[in-house]
Amino acid sequence: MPKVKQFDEKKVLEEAMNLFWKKGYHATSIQDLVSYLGINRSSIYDTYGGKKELFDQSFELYRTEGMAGLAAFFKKQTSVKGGLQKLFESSIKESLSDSDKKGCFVVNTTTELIPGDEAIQTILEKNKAAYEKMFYKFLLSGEQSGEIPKGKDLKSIASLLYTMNNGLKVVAKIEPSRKKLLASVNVMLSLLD
Amino acid sequence: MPKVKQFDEKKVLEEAMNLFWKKGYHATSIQDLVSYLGINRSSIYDTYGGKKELFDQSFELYRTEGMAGLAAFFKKQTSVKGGLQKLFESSIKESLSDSDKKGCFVVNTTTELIPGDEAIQTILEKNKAAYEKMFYKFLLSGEQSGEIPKGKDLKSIASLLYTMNNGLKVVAKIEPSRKKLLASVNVMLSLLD
DNA sequence: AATAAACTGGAATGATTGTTCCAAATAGCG
DNA sequence: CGCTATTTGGAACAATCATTCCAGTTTATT
Repeated sequence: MPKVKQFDEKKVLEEAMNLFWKKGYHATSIQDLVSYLGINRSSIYDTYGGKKELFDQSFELYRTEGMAGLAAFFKKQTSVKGGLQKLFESSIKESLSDSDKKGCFVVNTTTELIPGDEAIQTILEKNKAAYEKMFYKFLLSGEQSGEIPKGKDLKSIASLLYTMNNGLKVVAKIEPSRKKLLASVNVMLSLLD
Repeated sequence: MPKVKQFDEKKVLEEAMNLFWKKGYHATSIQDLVSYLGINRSSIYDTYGGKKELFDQSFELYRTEGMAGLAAFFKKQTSVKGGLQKLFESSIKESLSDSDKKGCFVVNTTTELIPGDEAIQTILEKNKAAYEKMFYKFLLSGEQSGEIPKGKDLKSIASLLYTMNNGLKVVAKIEPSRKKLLASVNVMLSLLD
Protein backbone atom coordinates (compact mmCIF):
# COMPACT_ATOMS: atom_id res chain seq x y z
CA MET A 1 0.00 0.00 0.00
CA PRO A 2 1.11 3.54 -0.75
CA LYS A 3 1.86 6.37 1.51
CA VAL A 4 -1.35 7.95 2.73
CA LYS A 5 -2.35 11.61 2.26
CA GLN A 6 -0.73 13.89 4.79
CA PHE A 7 -3.56 16.41 4.90
CA ASP A 8 -7.32 16.44 5.20
CA GLU A 9 -8.61 16.94 1.66
CA LYS A 10 -11.91 18.41 2.81
CA LYS A 11 -10.36 20.69 5.39
CA VAL A 12 -7.85 22.10 2.94
CA LEU A 13 -10.66 22.65 0.45
CA GLU A 14 -12.51 24.62 3.09
CA GLU A 15 -9.42 26.77 3.59
CA ALA A 16 -9.03 27.28 -0.14
CA MET A 17 -12.66 28.34 -0.22
CA ASN A 18 -11.96 30.99 2.39
CA LEU A 19 -9.04 32.40 0.42
CA PHE A 20 -10.88 32.48 -2.92
CA TRP A 21 -13.91 33.93 -1.15
CA LYS A 22 -11.79 36.68 0.33
CA LYS A 23 -9.58 37.57 -2.63
CA GLY A 24 -11.50 36.38 -5.67
CA TYR A 25 -10.29 34.15 -8.46
CA HIS A 26 -7.88 36.36 -10.36
CA ALA A 27 -6.26 38.00 -7.37
CA THR A 28 -5.47 34.63 -5.78
CA SER A 29 -2.25 33.10 -7.07
CA ILE A 30 -1.09 29.53 -6.73
CA GLN A 31 1.71 30.85 -4.54
CA ASP A 32 -0.89 32.47 -2.29
CA LEU A 33 -2.60 29.11 -2.00
CA VAL A 34 0.63 27.25 -1.28
CA SER A 35 1.49 29.70 1.50
CA TYR A 36 -2.03 29.84 2.92
CA LEU A 37 -2.94 26.18 2.73
CA GLY A 38 0.40 24.91 3.99
CA ILE A 39 0.53 22.10 1.45
CA ASN A 40 2.83 21.73 -1.52
CA ARG A 41 2.29 22.88 -5.07
CA SER A 42 2.27 19.33 -6.32
CA SER A 43 -0.28 18.29 -3.75
CA ILE A 44 -2.64 20.97 -5.00
CA TYR A 45 -2.31 19.83 -8.59
CA ASP A 46 -2.44 16.13 -7.74
CA THR A 47 -5.42 16.43 -5.45
CA TYR A 48 -7.59 19.11 -6.99
CA GLY A 49 -6.40 19.46 -10.57
CA GLY A 50 -5.35 23.08 -10.95
CA LYS A 51 -6.24 26.58 -9.92
CA LYS A 52 -9.54 26.71 -11.76
CA GLU A 53 -10.57 23.24 -10.67
CA LEU A 54 -9.77 24.10 -7.07
CA PHE A 55 -11.78 27.28 -7.38
CA ASP A 56 -14.74 25.41 -8.83
CA GLN A 57 -14.68 22.87 -6.03
CA SER A 58 -14.33 25.64 -3.43
CA PHE A 59 -17.28 27.46 -4.91
CA GLU A 60 -19.35 24.32 -5.00
CA LEU A 61 -18.60 23.67 -1.35
CA TYR A 62 -19.70 27.18 -0.44
CA ARG A 63 -22.90 26.86 -2.39
CA THR A 64 -23.98 23.49 -1.03
CA GLU A 65 -23.12 24.47 2.55
CA GLY A 66 -25.10 27.70 2.21
CA MET A 67 -28.04 25.96 0.65
CA ALA A 68 -28.19 23.27 3.31
CA GLY A 69 -27.87 25.92 5.99
CA LEU A 70 -30.84 27.87 4.69
CA ALA A 71 -33.00 24.78 4.37
CA ALA A 72 -32.21 23.83 7.96
CA PHE A 73 -32.93 27.35 9.13
CA PHE A 74 -36.33 27.50 7.43
CA LYS A 75 -37.30 24.14 8.84
CA LYS A 76 -36.95 25.21 12.45
CA GLN A 77 -38.84 28.51 12.14
CA THR A 78 -42.28 28.89 13.67
CA SER A 79 -43.00 32.33 12.23
CA VAL A 80 -42.42 33.29 8.60
CA LYS A 81 -42.08 37.03 9.04
CA GLY A 82 -40.02 36.55 12.17
CA GLY A 83 -37.91 33.96 10.43
CA LEU A 84 -37.16 36.24 7.51
CA GLN A 85 -36.26 39.05 9.83
CA LYS A 86 -33.97 36.77 11.78
CA LEU A 87 -32.47 35.52 8.52
CA PHE A 88 -31.58 38.95 7.20
CA GLU A 89 -30.47 40.04 10.64
CA SER A 90 -27.96 37.22 10.84
CA SER A 91 -26.91 37.78 7.24
CA ILE A 92 -26.12 41.39 8.07
CA LYS A 93 -24.44 40.44 11.30
CA GLU A 94 -22.28 37.89 9.50
CA SER A 95 -21.22 40.50 6.96
CA LEU A 96 -20.33 43.15 9.49
CA SER A 97 -18.60 40.92 12.01
CA ASP A 98 -16.31 39.35 9.42
CA SER A 99 -12.97 41.12 9.77
CA ASP A 100 -12.05 39.98 6.25
CA LYS A 101 -15.24 41.54 4.85
CA LYS A 102 -15.49 38.73 2.33
CA GLY A 103 -19.11 39.46 1.50
CA CYS A 104 -20.90 36.67 -0.34
CA PHE A 105 -18.89 34.24 -2.44
CA VAL A 106 -21.79 33.82 -4.86
CA VAL A 107 -22.14 37.56 -5.37
CA ASN A 108 -18.40 38.07 -5.69
CA THR A 109 -18.13 35.28 -8.23
CA THR A 110 -21.07 36.59 -10.22
CA THR A 111 -19.55 40.02 -10.61
CA GLU A 112 -16.06 38.69 -11.28
CA LEU A 113 -16.64 35.75 -13.62
CA ILE A 114 -19.95 36.47 -15.33
CA PRO A 115 -20.04 36.74 -18.24
CA GLY A 116 -17.19 34.57 -19.43
CA ASP A 117 -17.45 31.36 -17.45
CA GLU A 118 -20.35 29.39 -18.87
CA ALA A 119 -20.15 26.48 -16.46
CA ILE A 120 -20.41 28.80 -13.49
CA GLN A 121 -23.12 30.78 -15.22
CA THR A 122 -25.25 27.64 -15.41
CA ILE A 123 -24.57 26.86 -11.76
CA LEU A 124 -25.55 30.39 -10.77
CA GLU A 125 -28.78 30.22 -12.73
CA LYS A 126 -29.77 27.05 -10.95
CA ASN A 127 -28.61 28.48 -7.65
CA LYS A 128 -30.83 31.51 -8.05
CA ALA A 129 -33.82 29.41 -9.02
CA ALA A 130 -33.29 27.10 -6.06
CA TYR A 131 -33.04 29.96 -3.57
CA GLU A 132 -36.11 31.67 -4.94
CA LYS A 133 -38.02 28.43 -4.76
CA MET A 134 -37.06 28.01 -1.11
CA PHE A 135 -38.12 31.56 -0.36
CA TYR A 136 -41.36 31.02 -2.21
CA LYS A 137 -42.24 27.84 -0.39
CA PHE A 138 -41.46 29.47 2.92
CA LEU A 139 -43.65 32.45 2.06
CA LEU A 140 -46.40 30.12 0.88
CA SER A 141 -46.41 28.33 4.21
CA GLY A 142 -46.94 31.72 5.83
CA GLU A 143 -49.85 32.46 3.56
CA GLN A 144 -51.42 29.11 4.30
CA SER A 145 -51.06 29.55 8.05
CA GLY A 146 -52.72 32.96 7.76
CA GLU A 147 -49.64 34.86 8.87
CA ILE A 148 -49.36 36.52 5.47
CA PRO A 149 -52.48 38.01 3.88
CA LYS A 150 -53.69 36.29 0.75
CA GLY A 151 -53.41 37.97 -2.64
CA LYS A 152 -49.72 38.89 -2.53
CA ASP A 153 -47.42 38.14 -5.44
CA LEU A 154 -45.30 35.69 -3.52
CA LYS A 155 -43.11 34.71 -6.46
CA SER A 156 -42.09 38.28 -7.03
CA ILE A 157 -41.54 38.77 -3.33
CA ALA A 158 -39.34 35.69 -3.26
CA SER A 159 -37.33 37.13 -6.11
CA LEU A 160 -37.18 40.46 -4.32
CA LEU A 161 -35.82 38.81 -1.20
CA TYR A 162 -33.08 37.11 -3.18
CA THR A 163 -32.13 40.27 -5.03
CA MET A 164 -32.18 42.30 -1.84
CA ASN A 165 -29.88 39.87 -0.11
CA ASN A 166 -27.43 40.18 -2.99
CA GLY A 167 -27.58 43.94 -2.65
CA LEU A 168 -27.04 43.78 1.09
CA LYS A 169 -23.93 41.67 0.64
CA VAL A 170 -22.48 44.34 -1.61
CA VAL A 171 -23.54 47.33 0.44
CA ALA A 172 -22.39 45.80 3.71
CA LYS A 173 -18.83 46.10 2.43
CA ILE A 174 -19.30 49.86 2.51
CA GLU A 175 -21.94 50.56 5.13
CA PRO A 176 -20.82 49.67 8.65
CA SER A 177 -24.11 50.54 10.36
CA ARG A 178 -26.07 47.46 11.33
CA LYS A 179 -28.94 49.71 12.30
CA LYS A 180 -29.32 51.32 8.88
CA LEU A 181 -29.14 48.03 7.05
CA LEU A 182 -31.71 46.48 9.32
CA ALA A 183 -34.03 49.43 8.91
CA SER A 184 -34.05 48.87 5.15
CA VAL A 185 -34.76 45.20 5.64
CA ASN A 186 -37.64 45.94 7.97
CA VAL A 187 -39.18 48.38 5.53
CA MET A 188 -38.97 45.71 2.87
CA LEU A 189 -40.49 43.06 5.12
CA SER A 190 -43.43 45.34 5.83
CA LEU A 191 -44.55 44.21 2.37
CA LEU A 192 -45.74 41.05 4.08
CA ASP A 193 -48.19 42.87 6.37
CA MET B 1 6.85 73.66 -29.70
CA PRO B 2 6.71 69.92 -29.24
CA LYS B 3 4.80 67.27 -30.99
CA VAL B 4 1.18 67.29 -29.94
CA LYS B 5 -0.74 64.31 -28.48
CA GLN B 6 -1.93 61.92 -31.13
CA PHE B 7 -5.02 60.73 -29.30
CA ASP B 8 -7.95 62.19 -27.40
CA GLU B 9 -7.07 61.79 -23.74
CA LYS B 10 -10.69 61.85 -22.61
CA LYS B 11 -11.90 59.49 -25.31
CA VAL B 12 -9.23 56.92 -24.54
CA LEU B 13 -10.06 57.19 -20.86
CA GLU B 14 -13.66 56.41 -21.70
CA GLU B 15 -12.50 53.32 -23.60
CA ALA B 16 -10.30 52.25 -20.71
CA MET B 17 -13.32 52.65 -18.46
CA ASN B 18 -15.29 50.26 -20.64
CA LEU B 19 -12.58 47.63 -20.52
CA PHE B 20 -12.06 47.84 -16.74
CA TRP B 21 -15.82 47.87 -16.27
CA LYS B 22 -16.15 44.73 -18.34
CA LYS B 23 -13.21 42.72 -17.07
CA GLY B 24 -12.44 44.16 -13.66
CA TYR B 25 -9.14 45.41 -12.36
CA HIS B 26 -7.12 42.23 -11.89
CA ALA B 27 -8.25 40.48 -15.06
CA THR B 28 -7.29 43.46 -17.22
CA SER B 29 -3.62 43.48 -18.15
CA ILE B 30 -1.60 46.34 -19.55
CA GLN B 31 -1.32 44.31 -22.74
CA ASP B 32 -5.11 44.11 -22.89
CA LEU B 33 -5.26 47.87 -22.59
CA VAL B 34 -2.59 48.42 -25.24
CA SER B 35 -4.47 46.19 -27.68
CA TYR B 36 -7.90 47.59 -26.85
CA LEU B 37 -7.05 51.27 -26.64
CA GLY B 38 -4.85 51.30 -29.70
CA ILE B 39 -2.26 53.52 -28.08
CA ASN B 40 1.24 52.62 -27.02
CA ARG B 41 2.42 51.33 -23.68
CA SER B 42 4.48 54.44 -23.09
CA SER B 43 1.56 56.70 -23.87
CA ILE B 44 -0.48 55.00 -21.17
CA TYR B 45 2.23 55.47 -18.59
CA ASP B 46 3.07 59.03 -19.65
CA THR B 47 -0.54 60.16 -19.80
CA TYR B 48 -2.26 58.34 -16.98
CA GLY B 49 0.52 57.13 -14.69
CA GLY B 50 0.13 53.37 -14.53
CA LYS B 51 -2.45 50.63 -14.42
CA LYS B 52 -3.86 51.54 -11.03
CA GLU B 53 -3.91 55.25 -11.77
CA LEU B 54 -5.70 54.60 -15.05
CA PHE B 55 -8.20 52.40 -13.27
CA ASP B 56 -8.83 55.06 -10.63
CA GLN B 57 -9.41 57.71 -13.27
CA SER B 58 -11.69 55.38 -15.23
CA PHE B 59 -13.69 54.63 -12.12
CA GLU B 60 -13.97 58.31 -11.27
CA LEU B 61 -15.24 59.06 -14.74
CA TYR B 62 -17.90 56.36 -14.43
CA ARG B 63 -19.01 57.64 -11.06
CA THR B 64 -19.27 61.29 -11.97
CA GLU B 65 -21.07 60.53 -15.23
CA GLY B 66 -23.54 58.28 -13.45
CA MET B 67 -24.15 60.78 -10.71
CA ALA B 68 -24.75 63.63 -13.12
CA GLY B 69 -27.06 61.41 -15.16
CA LEU B 70 -29.23 60.58 -12.17
CA ALA B 71 -29.46 64.20 -11.06
CA ALA B 72 -30.56 65.22 -14.54
CA PHE B 73 -33.07 62.39 -14.65
CA PHE B 74 -34.67 63.31 -11.32
CA LYS B 75 -34.91 66.95 -12.34
CA LYS B 76 -37.11 66.27 -15.31
CA GLN B 77 -39.57 63.93 -13.61
CA THR B 78 -43.09 65.05 -12.83
CA SER B 79 -44.09 61.99 -10.81
CA VAL B 80 -41.96 60.46 -8.08
CA LYS B 81 -43.40 56.95 -8.17
CA GLY B 82 -43.47 57.00 -11.94
CA GLY B 83 -39.97 58.38 -12.04
CA LEU B 84 -38.64 55.63 -9.80
CA GLN B 85 -40.35 53.00 -11.88
CA LYS B 86 -38.90 54.47 -15.04
CA LEU B 87 -35.50 54.67 -13.39
CA PHE B 88 -35.41 51.01 -12.40
CA GLU B 89 -36.94 50.01 -15.69
CA SER B 90 -34.15 51.68 -17.62
CA SER B 91 -31.56 50.33 -15.22
CA ILE B 92 -32.82 46.81 -15.91
CA LYS B 93 -33.06 47.45 -19.61
CA GLU B 94 -29.51 48.75 -19.70
CA SER B 95 -28.28 45.65 -17.90
CA LEU B 96 -30.06 43.19 -20.14
CA SER B 97 -29.39 44.89 -23.45
CA ASP B 98 -25.65 45.15 -22.83
CA SER B 99 -24.08 42.30 -24.77
CA ASP B 100 -20.98 42.55 -22.60
CA LYS B 101 -23.09 42.16 -19.45
CA LYS B 102 -20.77 44.52 -17.62
CA GLY B 103 -23.23 45.12 -14.80
CA CYS B 104 -22.43 48.12 -12.62
CA PHE B 105 -18.84 49.32 -12.37
CA VAL B 106 -19.43 50.52 -8.80
CA VAL B 107 -20.81 47.15 -7.72
CA ASN B 108 -18.08 45.22 -9.52
CA THR B 109 -15.38 47.38 -7.96
CA THR B 110 -16.90 47.04 -4.50
CA THR B 111 -16.86 43.27 -4.61
CA GLU B 112 -13.43 43.09 -6.21
CA LEU B 113 -11.41 45.71 -4.36
CA ILE B 114 -13.12 46.10 -1.00
CA PRO B 115 -11.64 45.53 1.46
CA GLY B 116 -8.07 46.29 0.52
CA ASP B 117 -8.17 49.58 -1.33
CA GLU B 118 -8.72 52.30 1.22
CA ALA B 119 -8.85 55.20 -1.22
CA ILE B 120 -11.62 53.53 -3.20
CA GLN B 121 -13.35 52.53 0.00
CA THR B 122 -13.61 56.19 0.97
CA ILE B 123 -14.90 57.10 -2.48
CA LEU B 124 -17.52 54.36 -2.29
CA GLU B 125 -18.70 55.49 1.13
CA LYS B 126 -19.23 59.00 -0.16
CA ASN B 127 -20.81 57.65 -3.32
CA LYS B 128 -23.35 55.67 -1.37
CA ALA B 129 -24.17 58.60 0.88
CA ALA B 130 -24.61 60.89 -2.13
CA TYR B 131 -26.93 58.47 -3.93
CA GLU B 132 -29.04 57.89 -0.86
CA LYS B 133 -29.32 61.60 -0.32
CA MET B 134 -30.53 62.08 -3.89
CA PHE B 135 -33.09 59.33 -3.45
CA TYR B 136 -34.19 60.79 -0.16
CA LYS B 137 -34.67 64.29 -1.54
CA PHE B 138 -36.59 62.88 -4.46
CA LEU B 139 -38.83 60.89 -2.15
CA LEU B 140 -39.29 63.90 0.09
CA SER B 141 -40.54 65.96 -2.84
CA GLY B 142 -43.10 63.25 -3.44
CA GLU B 143 -44.24 63.40 0.15
CA GLN B 144 -44.54 67.16 0.03
CA SER B 145 -46.57 67.06 -3.15
CA GLY B 146 -48.92 64.54 -1.57
CA GLU B 147 -48.01 61.77 -3.99
CA ILE B 148 -46.48 59.72 -1.18
CA PRO B 149 -48.42 59.35 2.08
CA LYS B 150 -46.87 60.98 5.12
CA GLY B 151 -45.38 58.90 7.91
CA LYS B 152 -43.10 56.69 5.83
CA ASP B 153 -39.48 56.17 6.81
CA LEU B 154 -38.09 57.84 3.71
CA LYS B 155 -34.45 57.55 4.74
CA SER B 156 -34.72 53.81 5.07
CA ILE B 157 -36.62 53.61 1.81
CA ALA B 158 -33.87 55.63 0.10
CA SER B 159 -31.33 53.19 1.48
CA LEU B 160 -33.50 50.29 0.34
CA LEU B 161 -33.65 51.69 -3.19
CA TYR B 162 -29.89 51.97 -3.33
CA THR B 163 -29.33 48.48 -1.96
CA MET B 164 -31.94 47.02 -4.25
CA ASN B 165 -30.33 48.60 -7.29
CA ASN B 166 -27.02 47.03 -6.32
CA GLY B 167 -28.74 43.69 -6.02
CA LEU B 168 -30.41 44.10 -9.39
CA LYS B 169 -27.10 44.81 -11.07
CA VAL B 170 -25.78 41.53 -9.73
CA VAL B 171 -28.85 39.44 -10.42
CA ALA B 172 -29.29 40.82 -13.93
CA LYS B 173 -26.07 39.04 -14.87
CA ILE B 174 -27.89 35.78 -14.20
CA GLU B 175 -31.56 36.46 -14.76
CA PRO B 176 -32.43 37.28 -18.37
CA SER B 177 -36.13 37.94 -17.76
CA ARG B 178 -36.94 41.61 -17.83
CA LYS B 179 -40.44 40.76 -16.69
CA LYS B 180 -39.39 39.01 -13.51
CA LEU B 181 -36.95 41.72 -12.54
CA LEU B 182 -39.54 44.40 -13.12
CA ALA B 183 -42.12 42.51 -11.09
CA SER B 184 -39.80 42.58 -8.08
CA VAL B 185 -39.19 46.27 -8.53
CA ASN B 186 -42.91 46.98 -8.70
CA VAL B 187 -43.55 45.02 -5.54
CA MET B 188 -40.88 47.05 -3.83
CA LEU B 189 -42.27 50.33 -5.13
CA SER B 190 -45.68 49.44 -3.73
CA LEU B 191 -44.11 50.47 -0.44
CA LEU B 192 -44.77 54.04 -1.53
CA ASP B 193 -48.53 53.56 -1.77
C1' DA C 1 13.38 -6.28 5.70
C1' DA C 2 12.20 -5.76 0.87
C1' DT C 3 8.88 -3.95 -2.28
C1' DA C 4 5.63 -1.11 -4.57
C1' DA C 5 2.60 2.62 -4.80
C1' DA C 6 1.53 7.23 -3.71
C1' DC C 7 2.64 11.54 -1.87
C1' DT C 8 5.94 15.39 -1.08
C1' DG C 9 9.33 18.99 -1.80
C1' DG C 10 11.51 21.96 -4.69
C1' DA C 11 13.61 23.07 -8.90
C1' DA C 12 12.55 24.33 -13.58
C1' DT C 13 9.42 25.61 -17.23
C1' DG C 14 7.83 29.14 -20.52
C1' DA C 15 4.36 32.58 -20.57
C1' DT C 16 2.73 36.76 -18.84
C1' DT C 17 2.79 40.43 -15.45
C1' DG C 18 3.61 45.80 -14.72
C1' DT C 19 7.03 49.00 -15.53
C1' DT C 20 11.14 51.42 -17.41
C1' DC C 21 14.11 53.09 -20.81
C1' DC C 22 15.86 54.98 -25.03
C1' DA C 23 16.26 55.89 -29.83
C1' DA C 24 13.45 57.56 -33.48
C1' DA C 25 9.70 60.30 -35.18
C1' DT C 26 7.11 64.41 -35.10
C1' DA C 27 5.02 69.02 -34.97
C1' DG C 28 5.06 73.93 -33.91
C1' DC C 29 8.06 77.64 -33.02
C1' DG C 30 12.01 80.77 -34.32
C1' DC D 1 14.11 75.45 -42.88
C1' DG D 2 16.16 74.08 -38.75
C1' DC D 3 15.62 73.63 -33.68
C1' DT D 4 13.66 71.57 -29.70
C1' DA D 5 10.38 69.77 -26.67
C1' DT D 6 7.42 66.02 -26.49
C1' DT D 7 5.38 61.86 -27.94
C1' DT D 8 5.81 57.42 -29.73
C1' DG D 9 7.17 52.66 -30.75
C1' DG D 10 9.25 48.75 -29.26
C1' DA D 11 12.81 46.46 -26.91
C1' DA D 12 14.21 45.12 -22.34
C1' DC D 13 13.44 44.43 -17.48
C1' DA D 14 12.85 41.70 -13.31
C1' DA D 15 9.06 39.73 -11.01
C1' DT D 16 5.39 36.79 -10.92
C1' DC D 17 2.15 33.76 -13.17
C1' DA D 18 0.21 28.67 -13.63
C1' DT D 19 1.96 24.41 -14.51
C1' DT D 20 5.08 20.34 -15.05
C1' DC D 21 8.45 17.25 -13.72
C1' DC D 22 11.31 14.28 -11.09
C1' DA D 23 14.07 12.62 -7.38
C1' DG D 24 13.38 11.41 -2.81
C1' DT D 25 10.48 10.04 1.04
C1' DT D 26 7.15 7.44 3.19
C1' DT D 27 3.89 3.82 4.40
C1' DA D 28 1.25 -0.61 4.14
C1' DT D 29 1.63 -4.84 2.49
C1' DT D 30 4.51 -9.05 1.37
